[in-house]
Amino acid sequence: MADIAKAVGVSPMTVSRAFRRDTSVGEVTRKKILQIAEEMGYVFDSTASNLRSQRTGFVAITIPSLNNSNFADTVRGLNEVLQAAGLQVLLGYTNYDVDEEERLIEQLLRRRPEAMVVTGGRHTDRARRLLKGAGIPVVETWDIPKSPVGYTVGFSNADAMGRMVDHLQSAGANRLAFIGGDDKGDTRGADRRRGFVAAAERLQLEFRLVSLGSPPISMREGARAMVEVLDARQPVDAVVCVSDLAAFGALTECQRRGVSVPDEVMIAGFGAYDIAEVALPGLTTMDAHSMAIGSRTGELLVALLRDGADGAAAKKVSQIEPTLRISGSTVLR
Amino acid sequence: MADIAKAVGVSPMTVSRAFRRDTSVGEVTRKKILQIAEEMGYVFDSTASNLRSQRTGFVAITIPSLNNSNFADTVRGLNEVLQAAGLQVLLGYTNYDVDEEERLIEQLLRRRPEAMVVTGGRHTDRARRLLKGAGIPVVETWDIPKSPVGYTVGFSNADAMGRMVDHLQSAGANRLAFIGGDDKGDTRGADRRRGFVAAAERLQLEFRLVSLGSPPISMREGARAMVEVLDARQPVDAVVCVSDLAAFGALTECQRRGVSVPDEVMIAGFGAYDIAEVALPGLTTMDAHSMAIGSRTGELLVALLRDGADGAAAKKVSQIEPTLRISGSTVLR
DNA sequence: AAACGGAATGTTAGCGATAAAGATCAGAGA
DNA sequence: TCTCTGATCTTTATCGCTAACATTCCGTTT
Repeated sequence: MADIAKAVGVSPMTVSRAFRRDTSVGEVTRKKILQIAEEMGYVFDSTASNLRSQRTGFVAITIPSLNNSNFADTVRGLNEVLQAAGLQVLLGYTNYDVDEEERLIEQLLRRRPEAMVVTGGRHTDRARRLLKGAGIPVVETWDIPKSPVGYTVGFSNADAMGRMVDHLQSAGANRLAFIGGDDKGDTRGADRRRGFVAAAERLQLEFRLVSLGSPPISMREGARAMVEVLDARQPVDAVVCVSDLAAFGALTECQRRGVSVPDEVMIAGFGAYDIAEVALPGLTTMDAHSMAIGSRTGELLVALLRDGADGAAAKKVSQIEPTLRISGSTVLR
Repeated sequence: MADIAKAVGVSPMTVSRAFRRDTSVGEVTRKKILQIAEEMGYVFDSTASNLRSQRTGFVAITIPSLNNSNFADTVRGLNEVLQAAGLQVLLGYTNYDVDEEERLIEQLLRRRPEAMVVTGGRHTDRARRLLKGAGIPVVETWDIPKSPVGYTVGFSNADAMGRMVDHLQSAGANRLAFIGGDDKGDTRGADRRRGFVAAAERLQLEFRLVSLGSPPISMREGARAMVEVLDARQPVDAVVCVSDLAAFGALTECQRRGVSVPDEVMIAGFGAYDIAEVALPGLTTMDAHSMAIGSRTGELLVALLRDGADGAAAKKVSQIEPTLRISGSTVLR
């Protein structure tokens, strides 16, 4: 900047101002500065700016997996809003592990993000302490935690799954199976299972649970779990899967065996992945509005960072109700 | 740090050293410093460290879309390697647009990343200039550009598609169709189409091209394009799609109409998405080893950043040959 | 006992930007 | 003519850490 200042004949401060939007620099001066800077091949150095201004323009987010298109959609929604507001997303990837999440949160906070987004409402004690002590807005997504750290953008996985069970019962299913991963790290999967069990007991339905290993669960594992369900002595009317990927795997296994869906067994998924719509029959699923979770979070953060915590946007809990998408896989012809 | 130094009774420099691996601090002193720091709720400030040490630990990457699981896999592979080496990925999302890429590259370079990864080999002139002038390792992925900016980790999309056409011919297909997006921003898609045309002409096969709008192309668009193919007067023996998503959409359309795959028409995709394996029949596809592209890039960068450009790892072009995965959709029973 | 060497710690001076406050100046109004 | 005002630009002093060099300390060697 000093070199440019010398070349243009102004002070470094003016050059600094020319590179920002909000500050007062004469139009002519600004143009000249930017032009000479470009000629000199100068690239603005954010690291220094970050330090002095105590603003980084970072928003950190931890998600369980990039592999899962639901979370990828959330990141996409978030990124779109934040990128437009000039903020840069810092992505961390916990692999469905709260200890890894803690490590990641610490690493990310060192970068001095202006806000922090985490997936889910379960964290280690130290992670909670770090988040609370950071003095920045914290948003928990994909969940409605009982004692939130800061803001919340999400929905109750248990309730959503309960609504799915209601639907299946009214569609005529009385004997159910739930296919899900083990719930070591995946709180959302565990919550869905919990919601399933609660609803099945409430409606006095027969049910069983099948576990298919640690998340992220794939189509292949869904197919494998379906083998177990179909081979079991007691038949089931409907299978509820923790995600559409598993559900599609289960559907494939039925087709392979000539088991008709939905006539012999209904299948429901979760997450409204593309595949739910395109499968034959279409998969009944719960659309969690993954991308909306991201963009809503982004909008909340942009408002918070602009107006501070007392702005109109400072609603602590923002619920995004999932939409039940009924399709061929649970509707008798 | 000054506060901690005072509390422990050492100089700030010693505290600084205690927070880094490679430096010499007495074991006892280090433990005490870290413990007191934790008690005081201190979180290391990378922004200052970055400025002074001129090292950020950032590696920036631009990808067309997070929506596409192939690129998401590349990011995942890259992130896994880099995260283990203590580096943080900065993700930017170009939306298949080279102008947006240029803007993004400039923004990202301001953060002073230690290396830059871009997708594809086509960039605006200014983007090339920025990349070359940054003085950091640059890796172009998912392509083998004719005049690379720096390092390359990828494959020839045209050649890979050529091999697919070879396979289809030997499987008995003589009249082909190619389903792809328009090639405004998606160079990879355009290269695949080019490879398709070249191979079809080389083998003297009849062929036609169907375009289904701007990328990213989805299952739905693949289905729509298949309508066009099936409704056309001239029948085709095989349809090659620019990606498995489009291919699966095409397959679904066939099933909807009762057109048998592969007996009446063969379908091939690209990218080895999960769905290719799980579809019925399985989709023949080209596995580009998306994740390996990411992890190979990561390993290259870790080696470069550790040993400098003259290390053994400094191979300029790293080719990752795609694997043809033949499945039921192109094999007559 | 003096000289030496290596590990542990301390001192000084920035990294490259910007917040905050002050200076300059042209044009408006008295 | 003189004061005043707002836009434009300058000066000064950091932001929080660490490179580079200096120093201390203690066990070894001669």
